Amino acid sequence: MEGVGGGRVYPFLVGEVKTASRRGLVACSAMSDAGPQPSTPAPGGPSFRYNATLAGEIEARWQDRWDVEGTFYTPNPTGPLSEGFDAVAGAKKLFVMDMFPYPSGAGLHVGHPLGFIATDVFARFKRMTGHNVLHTMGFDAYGLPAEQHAVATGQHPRINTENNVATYRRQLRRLGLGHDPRRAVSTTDGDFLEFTQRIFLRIFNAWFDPEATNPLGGPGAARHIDRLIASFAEGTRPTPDGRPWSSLTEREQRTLVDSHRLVYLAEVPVNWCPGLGTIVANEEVTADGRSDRGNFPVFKRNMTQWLMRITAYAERLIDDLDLVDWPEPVRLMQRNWIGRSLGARVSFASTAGDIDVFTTRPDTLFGATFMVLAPEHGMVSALTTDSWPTGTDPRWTNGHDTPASAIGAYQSAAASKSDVDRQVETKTKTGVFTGSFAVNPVNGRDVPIFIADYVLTGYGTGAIMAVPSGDQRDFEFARQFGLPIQATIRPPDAWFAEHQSEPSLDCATWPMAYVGDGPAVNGTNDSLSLDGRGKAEAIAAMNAWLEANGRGHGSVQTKLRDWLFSRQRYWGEPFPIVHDEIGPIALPESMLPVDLPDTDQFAPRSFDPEDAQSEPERPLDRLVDWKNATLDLGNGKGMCTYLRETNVMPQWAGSCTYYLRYIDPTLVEAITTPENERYWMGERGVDLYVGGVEHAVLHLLYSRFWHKVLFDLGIVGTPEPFARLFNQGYIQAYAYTDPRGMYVEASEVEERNGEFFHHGERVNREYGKIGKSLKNMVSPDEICEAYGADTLRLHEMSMGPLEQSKPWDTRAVSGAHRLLQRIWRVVVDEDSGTTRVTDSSPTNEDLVVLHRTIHAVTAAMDDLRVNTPIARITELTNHLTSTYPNGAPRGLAEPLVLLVAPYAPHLAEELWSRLGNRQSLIRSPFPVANPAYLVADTVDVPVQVNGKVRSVLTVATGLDGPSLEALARADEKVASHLMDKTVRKAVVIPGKLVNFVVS
RNA sequence: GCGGGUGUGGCGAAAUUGGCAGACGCGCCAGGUUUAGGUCCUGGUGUCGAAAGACGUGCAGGUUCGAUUCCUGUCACCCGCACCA
Repeated sequence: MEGVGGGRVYPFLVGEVKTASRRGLVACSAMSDAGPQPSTPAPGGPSFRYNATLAGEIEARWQDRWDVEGTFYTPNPTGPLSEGFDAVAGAKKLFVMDMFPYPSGAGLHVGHPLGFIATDVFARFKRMTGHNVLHTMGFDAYGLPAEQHAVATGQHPRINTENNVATYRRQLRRLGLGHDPRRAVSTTDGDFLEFTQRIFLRIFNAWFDPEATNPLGGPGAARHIDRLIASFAEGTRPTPDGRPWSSLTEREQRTLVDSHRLVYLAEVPVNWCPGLGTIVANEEVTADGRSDRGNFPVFKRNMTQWLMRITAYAERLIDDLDLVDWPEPVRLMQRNWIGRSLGARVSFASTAGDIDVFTTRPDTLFGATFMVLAPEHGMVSALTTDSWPTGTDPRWTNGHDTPASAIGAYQSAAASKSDVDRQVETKTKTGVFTGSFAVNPVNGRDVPIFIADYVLTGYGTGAIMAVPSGDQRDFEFARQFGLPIQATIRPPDAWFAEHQSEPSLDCATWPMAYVGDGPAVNGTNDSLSLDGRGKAEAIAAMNAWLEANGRGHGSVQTKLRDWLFSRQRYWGEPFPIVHDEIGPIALPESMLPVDLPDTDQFAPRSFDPEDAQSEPERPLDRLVDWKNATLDLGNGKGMCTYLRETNVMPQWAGSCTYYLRYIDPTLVEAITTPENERYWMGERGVDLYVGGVEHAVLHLLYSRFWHKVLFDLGIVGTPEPFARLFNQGYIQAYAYTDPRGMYVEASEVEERNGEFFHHGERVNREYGKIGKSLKNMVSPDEICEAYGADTLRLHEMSMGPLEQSKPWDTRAVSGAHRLLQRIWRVVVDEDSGTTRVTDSSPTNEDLVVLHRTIHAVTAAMDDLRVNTPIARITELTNHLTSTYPNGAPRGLAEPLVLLVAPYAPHLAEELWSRLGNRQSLIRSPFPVANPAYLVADTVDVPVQVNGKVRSVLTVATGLDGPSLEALARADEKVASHLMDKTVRKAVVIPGKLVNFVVS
């Protein structure tokens, strides 16, 4: 596709470059500097034409009025925001949300508001159809860019953030979005911080009890940690070593309890970058294992981090996807991310103890001829022998004299490799022998134990049983290292034929591993025989055997890992946690919020870039007075000295439950007011959540997880936070690179004969996201300046289906502007400025057009098909302006104004007021289509001969088939095509079509 | 490699879901208004063809009276994940 070639391109126009001295040149490079030209009329033009100046004046006036009158204040059932609720108590509630933005320093570009405008159009339509609509906008204002800006400039991130938020608020207000400003929260607000920390504490003070029944009736639920402690104290739950709870030391008790919490400390593999002093994400690590920023080495190593036990909810996070109305691709992505697979755990005995593996194919255990551990696996050092066993294959040693040296070298090589590098698919597998063997439990054979980086520490147990005949990676590894390959399944002859080889059970002749189904072979020991059985049956039999012999059991494995929740940064929510000499202690909620302490040193401490063993020092570590806190935690110990937790929360924390904050933005000392929460969340949660698909997994999974914990704890009443999700597409734009590959300012590029030039230099055109980095930024401000916010809104909605990505083209905006000009002229005489609607009655034809438009607009709204209604409104407008060039009947003008109101609210308010209405039209009833006008008297029926349209008949609606066929045969054009031919079949669908099949 | 998505005029797109392909808009062309350019208004505009007509929804097949729509294969592009056992 991408057939945008050869054409004209935003933001330049094709054609010769005219002199810049003339005014209003659009087709010239002058617009590059000035942006789109305002549609200001030349002196002498109509004084009351709808143009940028008039639109700007109207928009500012109505925005002020909406603010003053609190037009978009949405009442709660109870509490401080409940004024006016009685008036809407009978209405249906509707909670419409956008994914709130991170306020970046660059401000909004025209792509950002696409979803915001769509939800606003939807919300306004719903208000006009009698709903009590909650719609507002918040800011996800903690985050790395603000911190990096602070590091670079020395300016506190709060200042930078507040400036950015102010810019966003101004830009969003200019768009006329109908948000309740009282609810427009920022995650960095003191109250919001307290809210986030309070939820954290509830999660911290909870554990997942697999025995409990959750509110949906299923197994497993979060419970307050006190109930765990009580069950230990009562003896209903045994301690790990069986001693009574009361005889455990405080340290033992706390360690035991902490190990059950939903938030816990653990050693996890991370990308440690000493040069930056922080842990970096995979995507921040370059292919050669260095940091994106600064180009420092990055080391993979284990480090103690805070984790959230999201894996406890894996089953429910998959199952409850059935409860939500979400795009299927997103649900699929979540299922794949969680990655539930059925299989078995199997224990292999070794000199260092049992090695547990997870396998999805326990039926192939007889073919497990070696084992592979991830290089980081905890048992590697215990398995590494002092010397190579006699007769060790030289390929297994990597040329080292001792296993220790070979293993050490391999481990450090793997650690210095980035994940990206490690995951590059290569033909040659690498690995090294540990010197140890394990026992295959099912046949008693000794199998050598290797380490190799194709086994990942993060999935399963970090160790695998290798079945080279049934797994391609194991197969390649076995070939590489000369390991035995034994068939466990007889592949069908067709498989051999497909790979040009002879059927055989001797795997030496196999071209590759066989991963399909088939009868088991070589699968017999003293107490088990799988031979001849199919996959499912063999798995069941093997799982039963493992269980009976204490060597394993059937098991479910997920790819999902627990959520790494700590960041070694400054600009984030501090943990409401302190530490004593034993471990972490939660602060009581009465001590919230724990404010972020002030400092002017925002960067974490950096280290010698090569010092892999250095430990991170966080910005908050430096604030010694803050870190050392003497507090009375109310636990009976009185004033004690503690160390505050100095990690901060990840940016996701603030976005997990912000919808609850929208509901009760002023609430303190509680998470929700139950009556408000039940009202707005209803049975199924937020009614509509609109945002980009880039959040399909992480944000939406974390948010669902927190919500489910709160659900189990009785704080919220719905199992899922978001009933309906809609992914809007991206608006993209062209970008240009010079011969060195550097981006050049897109607004300075000219097109000549299909080629592109920047200051005379030939440049290359690319297509991508709008933004500073591609130097193709277009801000909504400049479009508002040139045309007005209503035009921008209308244009963005008309660009195409909301869910589709599409390119920005500033020139195309004028179409929306012209439509608004025509709508304006329907009501207002642009010379005199007077209202010019008439009291004459609309004709029947007028009403047919009107009511079809109403029907089309109404029918499209619920599905957020926001683009096609504009085409129908355009048709109605064009009908009115051509039929009534001097003013349309009021009975047509008024509904037209109401129809366009969700899209162009300022213009609609202005016209509505000029039509004599005192009240804002925000809650005026949306026009309702009269079915009588939707059915026409006559209908056009195409007549085909052999599937080709030869004529179109206009016939009475409801004309029966035989009459229709007779009319069609009688039609001159049709008859000429039927001449000399035999009609073999006539397909007649009354009201639709006639098709004659002839030969 | 796996998973998901998208391919329709010069461009953004529409097609009531199997029934007139290209609504509506941008751009372009012509005309009008205007001192002039722009704005604004009117008309035209899928391709080939003088016309009749033929062709046309990435490509190749199939099902059907009839396919942008359903099926099979294939190509291109985009997004996500990736040695996941």
